[in-house]
Amino acid sequence: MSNTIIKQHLLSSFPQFEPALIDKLTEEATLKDFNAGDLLMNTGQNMRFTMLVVKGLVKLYREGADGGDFFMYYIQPGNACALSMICSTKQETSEVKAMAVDQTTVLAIPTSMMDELMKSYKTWYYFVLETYRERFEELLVVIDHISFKAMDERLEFYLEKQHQDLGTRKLMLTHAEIAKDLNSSREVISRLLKKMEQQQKVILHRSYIEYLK
Amino acid sequence: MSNTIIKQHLLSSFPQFEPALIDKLTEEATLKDFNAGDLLMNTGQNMRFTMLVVKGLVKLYREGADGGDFFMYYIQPGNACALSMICSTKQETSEVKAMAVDQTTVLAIPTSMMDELMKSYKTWYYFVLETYRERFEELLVVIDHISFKAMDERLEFYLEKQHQDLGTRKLMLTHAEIAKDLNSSREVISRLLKKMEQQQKVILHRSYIEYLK
DNA sequence: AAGCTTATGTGACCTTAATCACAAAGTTGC
DNA sequence: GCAACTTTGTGATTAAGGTCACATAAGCTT
Repeated sequence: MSNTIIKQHLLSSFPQFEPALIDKLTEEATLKDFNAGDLLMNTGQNMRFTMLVVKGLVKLYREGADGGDFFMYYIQPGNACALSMICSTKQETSEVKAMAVDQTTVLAIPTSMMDELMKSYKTWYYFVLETYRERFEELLVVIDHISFKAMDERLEFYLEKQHQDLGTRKLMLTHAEIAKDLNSSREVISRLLKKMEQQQKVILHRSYIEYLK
Repeated sequence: MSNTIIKQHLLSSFPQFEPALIDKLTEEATLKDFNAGDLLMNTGQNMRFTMLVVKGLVKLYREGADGGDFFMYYIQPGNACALSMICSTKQETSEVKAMAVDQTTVLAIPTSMMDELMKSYKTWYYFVLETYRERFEELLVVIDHISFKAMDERLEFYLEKQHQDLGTRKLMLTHAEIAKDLNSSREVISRLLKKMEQQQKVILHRSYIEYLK
């Protein structure tokens, strides 16, 4: 039955959770599946669940008022969307977009449980604080890059991060996609990639990039 | 004696705190005073205290690796530095700079108390979460601006924010200071301000700007 | 293989903003 | 009032990156 599966997910993705918390969450969480490209969360949407990612990969974007959107970070299995916890506590809406990259499974925990979980389970409390801290730091790094770095450096950092987060040197990205993530334009990215290829940092193929470091 | 003063500060700046929490903090907190220009926190520094601002104004900067620094937001009385809470829980160092704008008074609460406060005092718990949430949102807005807006719009937003946060239309800022905060250059800011003056949005004086909206 | 679609390469041009080089005011100290 | 300093104004130049207009090229489809 479904509970066994949930418990299994919790044990493997969140091994730091105390047994009582695992049991509690097993009871309260519901499984949700998303296909690649599905939105877990969208601009202006009210959060009623805190999402724990147990399988797949989620990409987080900041929505620009003018339509463009800006890639911030990935959420891996074993992590939660900080925003789904932050916003939920105040029933506020967020201005971010969370999109599944691969087929993704999350555990949805009703917002209404947050207080009780925080109070009763030390490992949950640490998890929430740590999630905030990490995401906060991540945003600070994003700010660094946009305000202090030129596009060539940002592109290199972006590819390095893709490599780290996806665990492969074969990055399945088109130039247009990268441009979108970095809020730049396709031509600029193409030219910079060519330069990187000349410096033997990448090998360019159609629809993917071999990242050499 | 000092405790009476601390309690007074807590009551007036943090009226939402429950009485037991006020008493607890009155015992544990120590007063610290800073003069305009003093650093409350600096890059790479280990946080041993959570700082609650009770008087004055604190300016938070992100430090660029290359030396420049970038204004993020103000911390008003009644608020805490989210980073001093986040970093402290993990004993990590931060890469931000907090500078007193005016003469500023803060209550310093030892990091070691955080867990107990979170567990025992509901109003503290809400305060911490709300602080995180607000700062997170603030960073998202910062990201928006740097990545989606041109300098003229960012300047207008900056002046509006100064007006809001400082509660006056007479903004005591030189063009060079503004340029530094926005990570731009003095000449660019001067030219943009001139344009704004022509549009009757500001009146320029020496060493200050009259903000007309 | 012909034709379509998607991805990439590239030159020309334009805009924004950074930088340099001064000039001109306004302020302060003496 | 006269230096010395701070702040602001302004033109000229440059560089980064965005935009436009195509040309190729690589995969699919049939």
